[in-house]
Formats: sequence, structure tokens, C-alpha cells
Amino acid sequence: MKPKFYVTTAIPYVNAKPHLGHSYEMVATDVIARYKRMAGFDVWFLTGADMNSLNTERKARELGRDVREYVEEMADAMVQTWKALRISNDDFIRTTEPRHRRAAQECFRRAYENGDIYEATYEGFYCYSCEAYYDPDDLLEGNRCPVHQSPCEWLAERNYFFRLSRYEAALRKHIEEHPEFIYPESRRNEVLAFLDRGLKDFSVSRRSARWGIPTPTDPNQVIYVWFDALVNYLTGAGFPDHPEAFQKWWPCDVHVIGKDIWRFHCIYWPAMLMSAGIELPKKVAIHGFVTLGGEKMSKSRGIYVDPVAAVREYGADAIRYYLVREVPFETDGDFTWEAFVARYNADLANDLGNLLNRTLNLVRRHFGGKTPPIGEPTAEDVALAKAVLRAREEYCRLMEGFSLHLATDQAMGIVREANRYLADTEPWRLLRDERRDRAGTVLYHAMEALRWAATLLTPVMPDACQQIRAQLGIPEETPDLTRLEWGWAPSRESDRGGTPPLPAPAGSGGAAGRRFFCPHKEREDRRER
RNA sequence: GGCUUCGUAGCUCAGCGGUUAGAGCGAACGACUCAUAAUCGUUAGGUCGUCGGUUCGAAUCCGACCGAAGCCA
Repeated sequence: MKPKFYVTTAIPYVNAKPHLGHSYEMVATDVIARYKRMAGFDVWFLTGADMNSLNTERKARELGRDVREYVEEMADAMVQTWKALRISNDDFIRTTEPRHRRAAQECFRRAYENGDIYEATYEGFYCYSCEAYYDPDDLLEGNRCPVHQSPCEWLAERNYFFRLSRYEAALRKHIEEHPEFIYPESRRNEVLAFLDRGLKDFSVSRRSARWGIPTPTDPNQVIYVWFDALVNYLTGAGFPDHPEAFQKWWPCDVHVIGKDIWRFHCIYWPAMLMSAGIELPKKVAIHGFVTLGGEKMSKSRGIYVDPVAAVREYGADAIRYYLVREVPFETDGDFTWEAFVARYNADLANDLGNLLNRTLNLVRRHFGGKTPPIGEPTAEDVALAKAVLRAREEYCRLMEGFSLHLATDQAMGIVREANRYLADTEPWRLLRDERRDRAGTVLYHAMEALRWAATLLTPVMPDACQQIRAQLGIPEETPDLTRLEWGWAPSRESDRGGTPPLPAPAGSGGAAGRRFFCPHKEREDRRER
């Protein structure tokens, strides 16, 4: 039986359609999920939308919209965006669903019965965008939120509190005994430092709100949105309605989240689970943000990239490749169109696309499009095979450690190696010299390297890699790392006349209709001025 | 202010106690011509933020400082 792997993203609230910054987490998590499937795991990949945020409710009312209709519409937009980006999530949860309402209420009930929920009055400045109270000291002039710069409101409510303080020691113990629980280590240090300052109980209900999930103990209060939202990870695994599914998938193997919400995932969430008597997730992996030309993306300020438009223009594979290759998981990365085009041209069109094209061109012209038979391997062939095998080892190690950008580079290293191999062995010259057998062996090895590269790149560029495999004449199948062997080559026919999966930029003599500009041309233009 | 990180070739990054500090991109020059004007090779001289310290030996450990980022409910 396959081992299971349960992976989640955070569930963004649905105030607006997602931009490219939001897409990073989805793409990165998708790459992990696809990699794990390929590595032989039974994967459950959950994402979703937080529908119960008070500021979503507020936004809907501002727009004069029916709240439920509005949040559904926004969630639909999210689903469409992820679909465009080829995100392979197995489930998409909306926190308005009955299954989630039951899960959230069950968690609340368990904490209550465990004596961790009590009533008290809370007073303080509240930011609706953060859904959090602030110390007056932390506010900007005019009691404005330091994050959103919008005015906070003074709230005084009698509501429920969660006895977080009770779990301080247990949390520290768990984090110390499980160094792998929080990735990367720098974040783990931050969490431990936070714990050192002591934990305060936090309020877990809102009396003033009508939108949200009612507490099971008082129908006039709704469950605090973070308490509610975090529970989605349980709901998605089948809690509490499907104990057999829950048994299978829980504990979660990794929660992928952004650096802004670690407090909720590394402190509140484990404590909530302890209180509910549920095992903790194995890992929380915290990623950085994608900036746009060095600036934080912000829809309201007009600094953002629309992922759907970007995909329409350049394809999901190209956008995914850029995000994964250019943005290191644990730190912030930058997006610029210039860097995007440079990456695409250099790595995808020139190195990978052209390697496929030059190899298949010779195979078609001289071997009737069939995989040439393999002859006795030479030292060059063996060296290529060894380099590919080494790249695979490194790739796996890096993937497991969330170094997605370096893992991807390992796969591209195979492509570079194969281009070098062709330059060294010169199959076109061999053909001229009537050394057809040797030329065939060389092309066989080049195709093998391509097959491996396409396999390792599949999590990042599922569609392009599928096309590459098809053009290599590999029957449609789910790539399987566990059965990937060097020298697998039943006679197969390459797909004649297929369109290039990774076309060259327009203006460079490549496929028409594409909007990539050619760097060489660009340079000439500049000189003329 | 406290804490946590980061600062390595023009750019993006790897190295994290041990021979002359690496890769990719970009640049220059050369080669080749199977190919998506692509590819391959060579070169490009970065005091590894600064100043001290530990060590036989430090980008790599310690301290201070400068600059950047994050966290402090």
C-alpha cells in the first residue's frame, strides 16, 4: 500500500480575486503535491477559501451585495484562478459548507468540555482587516492599524476565550522535541522567542457579528474566524463525519503557509488540537512573499499581476516555472516581466525546447521518427547517464527539503548536460560519416536524458512535460519516479509534427503569435537610439 | 527598543572550518551548424558588508558596527 501524504495551503479570505502573490503558495504546494504523487505517495492536497471573515462580510455590505452570494462568487473566482494555474488540489473547501460548520463546532465543543473555553469581557482596538485586537502602543497615529493603516475600532464585548496560556509548556516541549515541526529554522526560532514572552489567552468568539459559524454554546455568538478557519484542515481530512478517512489522512504531513500567519499555525493551532485531543500536524512550512519589481503586491495600489491574464498570455507552465525557479521557498522573491522573459528564453525555449527540437529533428529525418536502437555505450554515454542519475538524487533531496528552486535547477542541469553531450558527440557528423549505429546510440541517449528531464520537471510544468513525453513517443502515463530507470526504451515512435511545447520568442524566427520579445532584437533597438 | 534572519561576481543564487571561492543568466571572444538566430568552449579578475577575535587554517565559528528584511498577539 502506498504511504499517504496530506498537504494543505492556507485558505485565503475572499475579499478580491487572487493576484500572483497569492499564487505562489498554490504553485509551490502543487509542486510538492505532484512531486509526492510521482514519488509513490497517496496524496491528498487540500486548499480552499475562508468565507467567514468579518471583513469579507463588511466588503460585501459596502458593495451592497448579498453576503452569501458575494463570498460564493469570490470563491468561484479563486477556483477558476487555481484551475488556470493547473493546481491539482483534491478538494476545495469553503468554510460555509455544512461539513465545516460541524467540524468547527465540534472543535469548539471539545475545547469547551476540556475546560479551555471561558467567558470574559474584552476591550480594545480592533482591526477588521486583521481580525485582531491591537495594543494601543502598537497603533499608528489616529489609532490606525500598523498593517492596513486603516482606523481601528474600539470594541468591548463579552465573549469566549481560549485558554492558550495553559499550553505554553506543552507547545515549547513539542517544538523542542520535533525540530522538523517548523520549517525553516529561522521561523522556528521566532516561534520559540514568541513563546518565551509568554502566552495570553485569546478570544474565540464575536458577539457583534452575524456572519459566521455560531458557537455551539451560545447561538448569539459566532466562532472567531481564525479558530474557524484553522479547523478546515481537519474538515478536509474527513473530521468529524468520516472517521475512516480521517484516520487515514490525519495527521497532516505539511501545512504550507505564508510568513504572515505563522502565529496562528505554530501556536494557536497546535494548542487547539491539543485541547481537542487530536494529534498535531507533522510540519508547518513557512514561505516568503513574491514582490513585484521589489514592491509588495497590492491590488488597491494597482501593484499586482493578474495570474489568469498572465496564464492566458504565456501559459501556466511558464508562469509556474518562473515562480518555482526564481523564488526561493523560504525567502521573498521578486517578479518582473523582464526577468520572466529572460528566464523563459534562456531556460525553456533555448535550452529545453531547442534540445527537444534538435534531437527529434535528427530522429525524424534519419530514423523515421522511431527510437533508434542502442549500441554499445561509450564513456561519454556512461558519463551522461551518471550525471542524470546524480541530478535525480539531488533533485529528490532538495524537493524533500523545500528547496524547490534548486531542485528545479537540478532538472535543468540534465538539459544543459544533454546539450553539451550532443555538442561533444556530434550525431549529425556521425550520420554524414555513415556511422549510423553510433549516431542512433547517441540520439537514444539524448532522448533518454530528455525523458528524465521531462519527468523531473513534471511537477513544475505538467502540460509542457506531458507534450514532451508525447513527442518522445512515450505512451501517456503518470510519471513514476519510483520506476524511473535509465535505459528504458521500448521501440517507440515520436509524435511527428507536434507543435513545440516551449516555443521560441516571437521575432526570433520562432513560432508566430507569441508575445515574448527577443532579447537580441531588444538590444539592437536600444543601440539604434 | 528587544528578538530572528540576511548581506558572496552586473543579476539570481549555491557553498556554511581546510587545496588557487562556485553555478546559471547577462557580457566579450571563439567554435560548430543537427536545432526554436539556437547550442558548445574560453574569458570574464568578486579584499565572500566593515572592523576585530578564536584557530595551524574562516564566506564558513565568536563579538562589535553598518545596511536590509521579518516577528514582538
